[in-house]
Amino acid sequence: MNVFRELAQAVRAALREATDGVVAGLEAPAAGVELPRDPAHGDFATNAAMTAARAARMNPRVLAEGLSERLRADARFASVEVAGPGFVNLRMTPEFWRTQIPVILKAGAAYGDSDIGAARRVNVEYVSANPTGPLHVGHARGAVFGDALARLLTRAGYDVTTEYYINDAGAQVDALARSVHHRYLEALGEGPGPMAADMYPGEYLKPLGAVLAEEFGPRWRDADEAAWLFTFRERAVAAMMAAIREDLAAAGIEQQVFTSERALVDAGGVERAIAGLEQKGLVYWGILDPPKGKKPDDWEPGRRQLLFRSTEAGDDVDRPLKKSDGGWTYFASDIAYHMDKAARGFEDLIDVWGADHGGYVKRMQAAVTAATAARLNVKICQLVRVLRGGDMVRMSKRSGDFVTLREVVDEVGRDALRFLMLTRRNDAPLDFDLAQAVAQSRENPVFYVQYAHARCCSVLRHGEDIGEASAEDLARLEEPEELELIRRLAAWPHTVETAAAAHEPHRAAFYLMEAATDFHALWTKGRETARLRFIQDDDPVGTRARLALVRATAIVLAGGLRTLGIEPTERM
RNA sequence: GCGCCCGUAGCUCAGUGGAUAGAGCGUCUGCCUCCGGAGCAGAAGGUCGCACGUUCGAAUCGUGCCGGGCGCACCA
Repeated sequence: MNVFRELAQAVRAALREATDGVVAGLEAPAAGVELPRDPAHGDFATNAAMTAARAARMNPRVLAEGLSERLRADARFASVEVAGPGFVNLRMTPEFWRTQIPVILKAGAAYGDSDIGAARRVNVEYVSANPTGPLHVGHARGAVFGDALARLLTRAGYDVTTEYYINDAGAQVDALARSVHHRYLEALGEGPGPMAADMYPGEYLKPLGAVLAEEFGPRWRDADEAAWLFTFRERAVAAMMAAIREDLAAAGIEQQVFTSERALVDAGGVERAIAGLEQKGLVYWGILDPPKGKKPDDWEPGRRQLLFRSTEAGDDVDRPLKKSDGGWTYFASDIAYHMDKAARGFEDLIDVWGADHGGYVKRMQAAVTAATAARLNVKICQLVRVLRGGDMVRMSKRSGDFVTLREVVDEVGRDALRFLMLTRRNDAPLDFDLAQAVAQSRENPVFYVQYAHARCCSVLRHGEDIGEASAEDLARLEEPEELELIRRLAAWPHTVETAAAAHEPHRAAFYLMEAATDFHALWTKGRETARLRFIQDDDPVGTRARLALVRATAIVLAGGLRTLGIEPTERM
């Protein structure tokens, strides 16, 4: 139970009484308890009287008066005031705030855990980059976002599974196999000439080419592609996935399930999925209009093809399930994959995609809605621009020369990478400044928050032999700055709940910056004002109380950082 | 042309239908005998892209414009 829900409950009960039972609770959708921006409006405010006024057939101000009269009977409130058009502003007593300290200390690392997820089974699929090369910094964003979202949902009481979908069935992995064969020929000392346009030119395939040359010798030098393609593809995909998993691990990410598209296709999953859609009348043979934008060169007008009725669920046009060569489209196998996830018992599917897949959302949601009982939520991560001290770092995918996830981790560390990636909403573009990421100052948020935690630990080390604070000791916490910090700490469980519900881990990141600000402010005050110093040799009682506050701060900061997958460092 | 996303301080960005819209950077002014000053306090800086609408109340919801990004049979 967090303070927010405690108060919402109190308001709900008071509202029921004040309206003689006409309004049973916070029924109006916009009604609730909120944190006012202006501290003059109290610790909490509720608009319940305004939103319930209509249902109760009462004047909002009159209702607010009735509401506040009942709330005043509650000893937790220092003051209850009606303001403006019918707000009820609530101010808690210092005693109430102080009781939060033992709550935090007792919960420890579990402080902020919630049960709003009600153990619902959620599948979070992220990264899922093609296994054709190393992850770049754009993948890093989706990776960090997906991982942090999964951790957040777990904290909020969801039963979360993290997953990576391996796209190992399309033409791109054949091109990968050919690229590896090219490197293999090079390693044999052949001069295979320039790579074909559809090959992957990066240096990263050279080691694998050398390994295969060592292992097989010239056996596949002059052989038909058909003879070696399978082997080279298997080996290449395995090598790429191993490298990808290493890179993810370097960023602190380890997914639980890896699903192979090829395995799904080979097992007949696509046929079964499409047959299921057919039974529902969602598949038909038809003719598609040419795309409205630039017309493809090889457009064949009037060709009949197998289509999915995605327009029935809000897509713009119906989408092809089969290619002109008779093979399944990526969309078809993706439908099968999502049906597979639903069949595994997930009620909520969350996909984290890059910005270039934005046009794919509607059709996939249409398919999931039509074919499964699950809900699909797609989170699009916008592009990342890499800067160094404000200047763009050039990226060229063509030459295979781009900023990789590993390079960024090596340069700035995984904590900085993760935190900075989470200081923006996922649906807004992100500038990632390498210089900012390594700065040891206020402008680097990860440093700033970790520093606050390290400071807590430093103070606690100095006060190691000081005992636990009793409830009476805690009464010594009466300075406004101290109570302000407690208020902030008490808001953490609510932050977890709202961030998880909105699928917005960045809210947790911003919360941590605010909590760090409050702590740094109090710390500095102690340098200026003797009575605010945490440790005072001539005042063991006050010292115990203040160290309890510092310990609670450390718990919240550490718990918050861990929720984002970031190490709460104890020394810097 | 169509779809999705974004327009908030000089710059980079937060902002849960609520009251006087907030941080960081940059600019200016202050604060170290000290538990870590790698920090803190303060000042200046805004027609929340524009216009209608819904609402007791709109940066937030809806519609239409204007900017910018991404994507637009069969690739993945």
